Amino acid sequence: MLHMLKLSKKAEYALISLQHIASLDDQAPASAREIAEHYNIPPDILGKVMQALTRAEIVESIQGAKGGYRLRRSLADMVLGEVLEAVDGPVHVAPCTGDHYSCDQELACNIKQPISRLQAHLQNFVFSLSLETLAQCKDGRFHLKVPTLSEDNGYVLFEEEE
Amino acid sequence: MLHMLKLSKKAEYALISLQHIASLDDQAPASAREIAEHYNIPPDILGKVMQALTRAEIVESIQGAKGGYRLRRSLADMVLGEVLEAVDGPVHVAPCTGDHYSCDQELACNIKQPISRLQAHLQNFVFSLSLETLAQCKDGRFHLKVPTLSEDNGYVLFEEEE
DNA sequence: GGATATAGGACTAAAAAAGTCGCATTTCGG
DNA sequence: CCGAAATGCGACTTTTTTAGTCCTATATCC
Repeated sequence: MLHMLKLSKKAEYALISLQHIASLDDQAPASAREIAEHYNIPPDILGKVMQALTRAEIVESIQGAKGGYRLRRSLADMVLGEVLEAVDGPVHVAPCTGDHYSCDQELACNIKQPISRLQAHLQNFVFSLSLETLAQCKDGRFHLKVPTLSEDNGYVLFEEEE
Repeated sequence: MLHMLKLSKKAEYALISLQHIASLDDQAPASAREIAEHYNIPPDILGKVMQALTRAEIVESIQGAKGGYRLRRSLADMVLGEVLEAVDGPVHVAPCTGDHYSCDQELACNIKQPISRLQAHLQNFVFSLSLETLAQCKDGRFHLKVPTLSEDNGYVLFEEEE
């Protein structure tokens, strides 16, 4: 399986949990343990994932007995990118698209700029896609709109206006 | 660095090599050794990468002394997805989007369909993007066209026609 | 005060990616 | 024909990353 485009387990757990919490009409917060049991997720790991989501201000945590997690915003106001960054760190296609990079190909590299554009495109994608939109895919009749801008249905370039 | 969206070294090497070969006006094939030296890539690894590209019928190999590799098609007729698959195997967002999967969350999973759609979208992307289009990003004035279909510049859903 | 939570550091285990080695085969050129 | 230079490829090791475990501290409810 190709690792580019692959979700980490932590990312999966985060998406499952957020979806789960959103589906509760409950006022009571959902505990990591109850989510972990429901979806057969290792409880310790899920704890860490929820803590990461808390630090990223995606959920709020209530400590102590009867504690747990609540969403801080609706799924419509959460984008895939922030969830991925919260649990796995910054999103980069290649090290050279980050700030402090070093790469053996750096000097002669002939693909740096294209890679940067790819990075920008994918970053734009994950930071534009709300979890609500993503969740609506579930009934199978909806698709993510794909840009079909040229006749052959491929991606195209456009020139920047100056 | 987030691994979703991250290119493997092998994928980078493949893209560098294809770009390099395409830039030669030479009739003579380019050897793995000379590419490896030019871009500071471990020669053994590059050999494997080129062999994978050969098996995928993206390049043709010429054996023996003065041998090497030539493109079988122009960059315009090569898409990112086939290069990624050639060197890293099938592209999947999560195991459950493949044929033979097993996952501990399978029974209760609440994100399977959304993940499948995400998979389909990204797969469509990488299999629509030609290396030529990607390469044209290099002068910094061109961008990959991003679908801006709703006012807030986000991705949207559309309903399937039946 | 005890049960049940979150918070989080330190650690181990497992899996995947990256790189190395060795050898067979092909072909060019002297 | 022989040697140099190339691809082809299996087996292996190393390194890095991901995944998971363990332990302890702290907060809150009853």
